[in-house]
Amino acid sequence: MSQPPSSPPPGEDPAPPGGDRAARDPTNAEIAQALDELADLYELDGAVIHRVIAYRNAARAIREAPVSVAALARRGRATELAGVGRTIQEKVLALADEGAIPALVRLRGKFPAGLVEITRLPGLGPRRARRLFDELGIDSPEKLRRAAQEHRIRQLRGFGPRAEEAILAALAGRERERGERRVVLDRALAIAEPLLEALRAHPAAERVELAGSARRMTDSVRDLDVIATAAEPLALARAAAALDLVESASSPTASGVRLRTHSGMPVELRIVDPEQYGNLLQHLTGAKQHNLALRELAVRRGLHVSEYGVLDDASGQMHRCATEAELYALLGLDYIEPELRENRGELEAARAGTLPRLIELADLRGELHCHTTASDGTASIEEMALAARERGYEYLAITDHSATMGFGSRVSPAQLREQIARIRATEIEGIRLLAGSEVNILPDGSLDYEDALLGELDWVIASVHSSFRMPAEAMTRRIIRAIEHPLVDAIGHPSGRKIEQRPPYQFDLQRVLEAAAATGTMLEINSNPDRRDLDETSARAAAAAGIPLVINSDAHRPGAFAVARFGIATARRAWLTAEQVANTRSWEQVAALRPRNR
DNA sequence: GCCGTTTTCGGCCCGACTGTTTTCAGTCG
Repeated sequence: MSQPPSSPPPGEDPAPPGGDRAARDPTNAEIAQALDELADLYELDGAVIHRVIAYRNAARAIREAPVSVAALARRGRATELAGVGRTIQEKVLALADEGAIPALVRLRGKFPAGLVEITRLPGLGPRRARRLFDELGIDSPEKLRRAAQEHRIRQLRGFGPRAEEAILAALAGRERERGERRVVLDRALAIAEPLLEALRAHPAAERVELAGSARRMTDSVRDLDVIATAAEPLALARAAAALDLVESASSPTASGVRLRTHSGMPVELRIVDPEQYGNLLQHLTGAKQHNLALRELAVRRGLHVSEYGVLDDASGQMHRCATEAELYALLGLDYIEPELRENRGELEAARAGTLPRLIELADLRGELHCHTTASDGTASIEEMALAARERGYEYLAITDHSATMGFGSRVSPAQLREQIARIRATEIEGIRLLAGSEVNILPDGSLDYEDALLGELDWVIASVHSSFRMPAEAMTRRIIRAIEHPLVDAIGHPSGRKIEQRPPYQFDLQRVLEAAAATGTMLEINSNPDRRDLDETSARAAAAAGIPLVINSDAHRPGAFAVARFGIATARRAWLTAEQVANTRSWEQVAALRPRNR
């Protein structure tokens, strides 16, 4: 998961120039990084594993928190985060006030940095790394390589020739993997969906479904999990291995096969008895943290959950579940949608019966962000309107770029007046066209058109398209100034992130949310699969602050309205209901929500 | 170190695999 927008990546200058905050608090990302490092070092130090896990859980909770955890800790309220207790709150305060956590300083002195790197190698964990350090003085990958080549490792009890081979292979693999990236979800689904279709078409196949992180609709994925039931399992596994899009495969068995597609995507196909389908589907859908918490919850009820079933201590009976709903019900939980399975409170809500009714694609009634040939789109107003109507939308805002956009994309004030006239003159039955603009937010926070011209538009979305690398304080003020402009209806792709490409701009999300909540300015969830911006944690915080969200495609061609599924996925991962998203309403209702009408 | 539908103390997921071992610890997903 990417860093929250309020947390600049380490290594970049985070100090606000002339900042009005005397001492800069550590960002959530910095705190989380320190706690993760502490967990690694405690693990090497031989601490009880549950203590290590506690630090990692706290690091995750802090990384995902929508507000400044340092500020929270100063008020003694960081312990309200699940997984943060008094001890870790004190460590957060030490980091904020003294600039360092004493235990971290001490452990850094005890274990060289290269040792942690060694624990990350596949096949080597903290216990084995520690023995290599204690008994052979190995504290870097380079020393490890030499020791393996000189056959010194096999002298250690518990290590043998195979261990040396594995270490050398792991060191080589580590260099290869540096270029290996996660695949953005739309590309992953473009591989998965034809694969699922091909498997479903096979005569031996009964049910075939996507599991794993792709089913949860995460921003990006590393691999694909597919689960199936089949009349003839071995036949289906063999057929899978023989598909055109498969480059290589393990030897197929009745329980499945591991594949690699020509695009390099690893795919695991698992074939299971129909009676256990729910168990395996749940198990493979994850996330890991969700499954872990689910099993802990089950143990408190005397139940043990595995991919094979639910074992009841009292009766000794193994319950098999054909569906996930049965499995959750057995544990006293409402069914949990895959997008929510991240251990972000969904288990507690499922137990209390308070899970939200998540927004669906069909709830969207209009689209409020698209481009035409007037700026950098590829289609006319009419072509975009027809495509939007085809999707069942009742209204469409045409929002081309503004005057300072790059060559070929800019729309001068005069051109915008012409464009408004064209939009007003275009009548297409069944869909209402709105004259809009995606106006640049200039570095000082002012907008790209005069207010008089903006006032002629039905819908104004303001976005940052330049000077991404401003210091956080300046960027925060820039965005807030745009939010406070009475003619700005929404902020487009508010964090500026590109998934697997670039981090968000540095800005203070909390202050931006406060400003939007105060003015009624809406925030966009941009559905472009490379953006999905706001991200799920920020969008959840925005909705909690009472800010209306808009889910937009930012389509530059008619076919691109289909990316709405990714914006919906992010909204669902943000726990959003249809009510919290403005464009699930009629245009009249959206118009009434605009800041200018408040 | 955290936490509470048996608990403020005593727990804290589950199973498969691997290499090295004659019964299992460590790692992984």
